[in-house]
Amino acid sequence: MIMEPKGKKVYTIDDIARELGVSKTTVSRAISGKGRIGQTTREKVLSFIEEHDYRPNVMAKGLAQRKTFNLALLLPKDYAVTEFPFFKDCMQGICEMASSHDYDVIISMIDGDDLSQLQRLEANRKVDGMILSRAVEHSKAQEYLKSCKEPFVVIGPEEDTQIVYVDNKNLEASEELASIMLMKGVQKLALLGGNESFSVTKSRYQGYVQAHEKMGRQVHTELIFMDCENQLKVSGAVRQILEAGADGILCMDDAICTMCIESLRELKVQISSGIRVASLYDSKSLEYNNPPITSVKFDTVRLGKMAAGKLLKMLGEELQEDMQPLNYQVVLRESTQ
Amino acid sequence: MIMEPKGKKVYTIDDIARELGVSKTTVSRAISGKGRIGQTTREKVLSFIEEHDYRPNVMAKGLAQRKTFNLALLLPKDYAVTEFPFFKDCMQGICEMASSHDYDVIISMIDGDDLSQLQRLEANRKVDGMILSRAVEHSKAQEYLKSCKEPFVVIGPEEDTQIVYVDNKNLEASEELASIMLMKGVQKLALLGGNESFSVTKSRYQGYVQAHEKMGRQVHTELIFMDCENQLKVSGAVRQILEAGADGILCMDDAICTMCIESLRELKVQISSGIRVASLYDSKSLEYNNPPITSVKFDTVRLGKMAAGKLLKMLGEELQEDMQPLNYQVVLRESTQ
DNA sequence: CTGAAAGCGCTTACAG
DNA sequence: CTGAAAGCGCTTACAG
Repeated sequence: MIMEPKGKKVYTIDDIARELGVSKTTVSRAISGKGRIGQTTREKVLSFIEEHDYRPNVMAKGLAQRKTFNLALLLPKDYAVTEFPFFKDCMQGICEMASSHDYDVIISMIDGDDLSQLQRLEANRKVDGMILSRAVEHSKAQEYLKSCKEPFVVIGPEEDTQIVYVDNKNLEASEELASIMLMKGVQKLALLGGNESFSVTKSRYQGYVQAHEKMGRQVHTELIFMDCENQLKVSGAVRQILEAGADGILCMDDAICTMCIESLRELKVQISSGIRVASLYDSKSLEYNNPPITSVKFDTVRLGKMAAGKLLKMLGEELQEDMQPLNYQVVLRESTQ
Repeated sequence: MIMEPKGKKVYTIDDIARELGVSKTTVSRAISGKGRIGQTTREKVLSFIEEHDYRPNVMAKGLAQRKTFNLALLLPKDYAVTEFPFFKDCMQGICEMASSHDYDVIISMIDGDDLSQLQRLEANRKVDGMILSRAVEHSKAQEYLKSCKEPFVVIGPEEDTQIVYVDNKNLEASEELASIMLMKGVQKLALLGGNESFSVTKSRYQGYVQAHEKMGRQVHTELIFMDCENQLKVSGAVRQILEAGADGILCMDDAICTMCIESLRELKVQISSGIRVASLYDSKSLEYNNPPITSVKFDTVRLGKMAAGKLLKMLGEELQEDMQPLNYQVVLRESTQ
């Protein structure tokens, strides 16, 4: 436990220069490592700093360099409970990457297409770049950031080639999982989809379709239900799915899947023996469900890290770790046997 | 949609002074409202600013005033899925209050008793104060902040009178809900509790006990189960509760309650007719459950606002809205009839 | 290799 | 009521 003695002096670069009998230019150089400086001088400065626990004032440094060493994370104000795990993991990854480069993360909760918070953030110039955490089609926020020439990266798929983005391999994962189900003998595979305005929904939908196409199978459009936002909708969909004689259900995320399981339970349909079920996003509840549900695992913490990493790179930072492409993992469990 | 013309000049206070033929002192005064200044001069400056959309550089202002206009929100890195709604709402309240005073919120995810992130934040001096979002007994983080003389407020109950905190009325709410159940005729009221190291758990536990004491009823210690962190534990507890002949269950939060409902369903025990159930934290799933579950509603967004408000006050800001005490609301639903 | 000086964009005693 | 000047704590050409 580190205790700061009560009246401890907060050193400035001036103090150090004075005490060491050098100029503050020299001190600055010793710290930043930029510019030529003698070995001995550098060590003298560095050891003084170490000993007196000097930490440069980041705000002052920022003013001089016209930087803030802050990133903004833009969170949708209205995100649903079911999206928490995703945002939380993203946030963690972003924070880790940022702080390993001595950046901090400012959060801003933005409300749909209301740009006021964004404008405030932009006007205050307290961040060097921003991360938009939910890709939405035709997003006003994105337009705005572009028009401000603010460096930013989007989390989610992005068609605009001028925009930097990171994304889980949603399409591929969806296609793979759907293919597996079809190969395992599912004849009529239903789809329970999420909010249609989210880009991720589109990707997963496409994966489902492509799996059918590549295997020369017909897509049963009457088995596709989008915007499954509550139990009522899901129950209705499940009922129709069963009536239509489907023998498999692909759920776009764990929340939808949880509701789907609940419906099946009410209707007394056994998972696996009665109908096969899989989810495109893994969570504890699916793993521990009885029977355990087949699903796709994404590494969202790493997704967040990559987002922050790309942004830092745009800001001219050197990344220590070079970034491997993102991947996913299909976890086969009892529900699709 | 506000478009910034591409090569738009970013004005500084110097530019304005020059263009208007006044000193920058005057411009500064017109903006801040501090110091004497002529009506006409002020208006001239203000309208120029308005017209050219000048926004002062917050970093520079901060350096001069030795402030940062940032608050830190300390989030536990390991928080559980079940705590999301709470943290999310807190965060929203904090962000709203902060931004209405032109402060920003920096997040830092801290890992149990590991102080490294906290030390970094402290050393970088990029925040004026901090909000600790989960009260834990004997928290190292709290000790550390105290020793640094960093202004901070804790969300959760706090016995140390030197520490500023905000808290939902957990004890009172718990007592009231337990009392209601007892008054409605519950003879043996079981308790499913959360993580014992969290302060909130302690408060709710006390409420349960006090309800019994004030009504001259005996506390059945064999009906109390703490640390109900997963379905397995809850199912075990519920079985014992039923065997012991309890006719009511008070769940400390909505996640525990959800697991409790699941157990009861498995055991084919009807809620309300078979056993009464209530929860100390409301969420959509409880409201829409069949039967709907009696629970306590807290206004967590406002809790967050109050936390930020108290901190801002400590930092010398004038709060626009004066803060009403927090309250809660018992929502009686079918599960306790 | 090292330093004096100007500058980042503000605020704030102090003087008038 | 207004302004010149110093200062916040750094960085960075420029000169030596």
